[in-house]
Amino acid sequence: MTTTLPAPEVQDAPAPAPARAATRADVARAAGVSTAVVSYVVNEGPRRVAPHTAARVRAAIAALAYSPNVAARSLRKGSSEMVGLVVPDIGNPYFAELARAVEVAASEQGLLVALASSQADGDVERELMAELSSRNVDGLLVSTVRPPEHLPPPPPGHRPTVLVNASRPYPGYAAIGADAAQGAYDVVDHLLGVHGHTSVALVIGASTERLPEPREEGFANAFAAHGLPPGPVVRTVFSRTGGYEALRRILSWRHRPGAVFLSSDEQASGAYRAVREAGLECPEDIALVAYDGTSHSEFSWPPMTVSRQPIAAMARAALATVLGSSPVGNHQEFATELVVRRSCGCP
Amino acid sequence: MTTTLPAPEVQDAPAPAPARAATRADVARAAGVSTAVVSYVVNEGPRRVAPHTAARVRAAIAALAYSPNVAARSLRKGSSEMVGLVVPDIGNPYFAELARAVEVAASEQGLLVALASSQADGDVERELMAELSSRNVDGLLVSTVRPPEHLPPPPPGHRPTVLVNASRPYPGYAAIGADAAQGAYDVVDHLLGVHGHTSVALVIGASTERLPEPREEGFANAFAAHGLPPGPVVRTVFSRTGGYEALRRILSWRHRPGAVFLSSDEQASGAYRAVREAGLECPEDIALVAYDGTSHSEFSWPPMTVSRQPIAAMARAALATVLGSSPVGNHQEFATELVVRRSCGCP
DNA sequence: TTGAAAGCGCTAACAA
DNA sequence: TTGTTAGCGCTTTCAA
Repeated sequence: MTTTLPAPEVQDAPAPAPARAATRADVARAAGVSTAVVSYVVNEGPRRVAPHTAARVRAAIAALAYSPNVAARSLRKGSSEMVGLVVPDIGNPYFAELARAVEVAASEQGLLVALASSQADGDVERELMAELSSRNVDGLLVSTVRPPEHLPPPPPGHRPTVLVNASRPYPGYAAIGADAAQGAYDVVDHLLGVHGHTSVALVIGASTERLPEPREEGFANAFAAHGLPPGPVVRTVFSRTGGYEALRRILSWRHRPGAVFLSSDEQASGAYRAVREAGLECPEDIALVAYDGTSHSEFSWPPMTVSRQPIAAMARAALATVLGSSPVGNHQEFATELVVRRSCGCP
Repeated sequence: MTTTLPAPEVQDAPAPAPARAATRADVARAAGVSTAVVSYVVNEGPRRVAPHTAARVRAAIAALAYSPNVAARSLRKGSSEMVGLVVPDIGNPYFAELARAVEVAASEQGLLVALASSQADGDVERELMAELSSRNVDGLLVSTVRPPEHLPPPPPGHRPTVLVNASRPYPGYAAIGADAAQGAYDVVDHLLGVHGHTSVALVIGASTERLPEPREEGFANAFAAHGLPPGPVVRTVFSRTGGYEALRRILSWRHRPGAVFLSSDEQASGAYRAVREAGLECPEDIALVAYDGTSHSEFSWPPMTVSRQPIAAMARAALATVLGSSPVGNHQEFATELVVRRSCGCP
């Protein structure tokens, strides 16, 4: 301990810092006004305050370093001024970028973001949603790991919820996502059409669902459009390691595909490493393209050709949707953008 | 308004769904007890309740789907069961990993994490700290962008705060960080001692401080230990682009250094790209090493030699410190680990 | 233009 | 073991 405690009973000593924060009553007293006036000044309404009075109040606020107690305001107004965000893993660059976008959009509205990771576990996700809801978040954004058939409709009393990163509709929920089928189609079509590949593998997560994943669908559609049989599909986890293992597998095949479509930036990161480790060059020996297109993909070598999700726009829309309590059961789909860089073979 | 108000005086009509959430008073009425008893049951204390009474209360809670109002509890108790985390940018892989570690540690204690990004702006950071504090977070973890001389002591009433990612003491604050000077020393010493480099450049952020940055200090010390004059220092922003620009600059020098020490993984990511783009190979043409060592560094090619921060351990310690209201003004320093991979020239 | 005061829902000290 | 009640700090209606 290098600091010394102030002597407790000495009244005339320079005032020791008060143990508690200044309240609106302290400010009112210091400014010689009522607490209502302080409120009017702080909130710039709902009543007008004479400029001179307002100045006095502001001076008192500054002098006391007063800052309103959000918990009290939240109780009084019945809103927590907070949105909840549930993602599978904040360490994944896609979700990190999503979190940043949500945070930026939220802070523009004076809202805080409560962040929770489901660890890609549906049960954890459910608990987290209930927990956040009971905290009266003004809105709940969830990137669910559960397929529609495993996501029960929101229980009564749940806060307004919107599913983000949802590439298809979820009955009973508002959902927002990129058009992943089209995104997958675009980037695979580029490989097939522009570069003349005939064999492209897909690396994607394990299928836990009845319906085909949209990226898988777009992948297959691109082949169909070119009159080709669909390429092989490798299922693995959505992680760097997953992408790494998948490529190791693919590179060991007798007939190695000319290109691979990675269904996420994170998998692509692992894939690059496996290719390099095998002493191969991208795109000369094998072309790599991906879905997501976070800033990560721009800094791999060679820079990665991707279908990019409009993360910022989707985050903004998600927030607007959940705060405006839009009709449930609809699905807002955002177009992806084909970003051609070098990993596909383009110069 | 689609709901109809209950007819006020009709006692026997089937109760229409209440327009508002049930409160503790509703539960008390339904169970025929006082609100205090409901509190005791909900919180399992601080007074004992007769089993039979408790059962009645629990039945009423279930029947009314009552869930406590967190804002009210938070106001009353001065605690929100939430910790605040302020980082410069959640999109940076280091902070994403830190956020994940904090979130994991917090959820083990039943705490939620409120996340806020300062955008590397000291004023925003200050506001965010005040905002989070006024929400009665139980603890505040801040990765400050301000040097000690620009970080005023916590104002009265501020919640317990600990600075994370702090590589030196901050007067008036508890601070936790890795021993960056030693980490920098280790990795530069490896370059100098094992690989026989004589010229190593440092890429680091702009210096806004009086004291030398610890990484810069460690960098210089390593040269001194080898009887060498310190290498050149390039100051840029802490971002991928910063690292990219810095390497472009370095590669244009007449006497190109044999190796570069990047002071963060993020800068290293940009650096790799600049090296590749120049048609150079790492480590043959120029060796690259970095500080931070997030999982990112493992998946670059070649895999990056780094001094790795023990992020999970530091996050856990930060939470323990802030919740235990440890003495201020101390500095917990964690050792980094030299992780030798390939970018330094090791096989 | 300003002030007084009634709660928002909850906890816990105090009383019974 | 249970009930009564005084606030926590704030917003806002109502009165002056």
